[in-house]
Amino acid sequence: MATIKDVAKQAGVSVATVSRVLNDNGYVHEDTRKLVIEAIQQLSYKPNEVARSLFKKKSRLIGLLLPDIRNPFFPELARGIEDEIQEQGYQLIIGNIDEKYPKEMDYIQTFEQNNVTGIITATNLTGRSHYDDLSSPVVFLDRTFNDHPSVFVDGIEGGRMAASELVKRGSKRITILKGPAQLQTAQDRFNGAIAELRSANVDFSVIETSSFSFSDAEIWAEELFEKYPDTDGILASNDVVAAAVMHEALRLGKAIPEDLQLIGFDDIPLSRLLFPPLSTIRQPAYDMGKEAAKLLIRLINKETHFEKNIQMPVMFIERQTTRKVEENG
Amino acid sequence: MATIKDVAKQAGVSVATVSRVLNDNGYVHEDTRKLVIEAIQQLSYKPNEVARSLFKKKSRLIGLLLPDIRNPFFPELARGIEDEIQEQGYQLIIGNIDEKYPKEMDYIQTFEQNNVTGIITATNLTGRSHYDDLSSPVVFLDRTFNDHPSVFVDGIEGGRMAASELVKRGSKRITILKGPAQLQTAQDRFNGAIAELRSANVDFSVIETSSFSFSDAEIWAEELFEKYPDTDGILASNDVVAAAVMHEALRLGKAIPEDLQLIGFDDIPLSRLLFPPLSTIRQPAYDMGKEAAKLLIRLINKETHFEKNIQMPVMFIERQTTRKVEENG
DNA sequence: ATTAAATGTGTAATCGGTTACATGGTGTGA
DNA sequence: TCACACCATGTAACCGATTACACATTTAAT
Repeated sequence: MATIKDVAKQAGVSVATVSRVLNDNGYVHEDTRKLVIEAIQQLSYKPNEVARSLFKKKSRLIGLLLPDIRNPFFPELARGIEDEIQEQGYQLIIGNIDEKYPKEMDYIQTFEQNNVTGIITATNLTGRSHYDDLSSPVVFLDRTFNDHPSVFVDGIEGGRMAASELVKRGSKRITILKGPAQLQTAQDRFNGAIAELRSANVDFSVIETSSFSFSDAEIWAEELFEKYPDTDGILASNDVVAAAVMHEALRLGKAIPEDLQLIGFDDIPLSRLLFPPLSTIRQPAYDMGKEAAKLLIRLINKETHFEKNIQMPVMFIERQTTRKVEENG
Repeated sequence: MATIKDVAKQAGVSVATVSRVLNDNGYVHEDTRKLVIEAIQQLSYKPNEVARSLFKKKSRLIGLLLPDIRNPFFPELARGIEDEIQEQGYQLIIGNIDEKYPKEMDYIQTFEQNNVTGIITATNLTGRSHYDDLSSPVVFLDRTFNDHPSVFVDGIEGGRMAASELVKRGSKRITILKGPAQLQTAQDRFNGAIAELRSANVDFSVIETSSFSFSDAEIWAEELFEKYPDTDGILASNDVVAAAVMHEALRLGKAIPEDLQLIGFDDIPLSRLLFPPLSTIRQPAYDMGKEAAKLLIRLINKETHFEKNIQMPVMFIERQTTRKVEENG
């Protein structure tokens, strides 16, 4: 790999001049600039980002922490972030926590040690505060944490909406899968849902779950139908769990949506492809990623006067695990 | 952030001694070591990986290139890699190509500029050779490229196996979804399948596809049933495509597996959760990731005498989109 | 014509580590 | 007692960039 010295020698100038050309900084004579650019091309020189980062104490890297890359919701977030930051010349490092939260600390440390310019995290457990004394800006995505910058949806409203749609379509004995207790977002959905059900005076039961993972979801699904075989409406904590529940329901011979209605949460790509296609509360994951990235870049650039807590809309996506509202309205 | 100098001052020694403690190198008196370790803890000092990497020309980062993180097969690979390399103290940087292959070059450059210690790639298009003059070792995963180190499955055998299972279970008019032409793996599956069908003297048609993405998959699915409405057996290029096909088939009221059998490829986590659960040819993604990581680490450590091209087994996973073999045997 | 401001370029310090080399003390065998 | 290996530690060069500062040369303003 050619270094800046090689380029300087080749162009017959000093390294400072090469650096000026590279960074479009200070004064460089047009003729000199041409010489340098030619030398750069001849040697196909690429600046060493490590050296650059050492001096500047900033890299072009942005760190992203995800709870579980196997849950399709999170890659979708990542894609939004990626598209946004690449336009600005940044690069994404993804750290997968795998729902093992001690890993979170390790990744944060690695990010810091590698001078990341900013961090976007979708992993913070409620009540933890190891993000407080970081030198780089942090954006919380799909999470909120004190008054830190964040991009999120209104989970309470989402839960309420799901419950309301289910009730509107005639479910009488609803079962809620309550997501992991440590996750504020999951609790918000849950609280929104039960508030709605109580005010509508509808009977409901609750199944507690402790993760969003594919492999665990099947267990909750089985438990659900053992405990509440006559449930006629289910609010799943997310689409992955909903897929597992639907699978189990069909296996047991239940008719969806006639005997049993089901609403998920997230609207991951596969939800459309399930059969019947899953009705769900959509979180605009890709756009949330984009917004988080924009927010982070503003923080990095030390801009002022912009909204630091961005709430994105949830939306009921009516597919075929819920009945038509006219039928029962 | 405390630096090595701060630690040295605190402990009353030189930076060289601190470095020796840090790296467990050279001679350090036991008493001195204790002093240094104490200073490190007091200042909660973490070495700056950037500075380290600049001097050593090696970081603790390993780069991973994926064609599309939204396809659940790839996160699964990533998880396998991650688990393996983290034990060795490495960190994963994921670059998502999003099936936009010029991005591949950009990421490779970023990886090089950041001194990654090694690269694992699942993205290489056939015939490209921009991996030849890299300074870091490269492992091809789910791909092969000349005689470069690689971890892959026998796609030809996989295609053959899928076709054979379908025929064995009585499909007579088979349609094959042929994956992207540039992807050797997809072509291998295709070639294996048609070889098997020809030798079994079974009639088949082909639908050409150009990506593995969720959003495109639905289009191929529609096209398939328009062109070949009476097909009774489908070989999908992967599980995502299979999910889309199944969805469309059920929408059209076809009975699966009675009227139509379907076999996917990959065995992604969701395949089990589809209804009916998808029969598929399993690629052991997690283990492939692990093997690729092990292979890369061997290359990094310049070990010798180990297998550089690792072929992993494919396996037919019989679920419920195929009939029982006894019924038709 | 005189001087200040603007332009162009190079030298060297710096970022935070690692390590080659120098130096000095201690232990051991001849 | 001498020589030499071993131990312990420090000084300084180095990795490859950026940039403060110095200096020289133009250009513009008075």
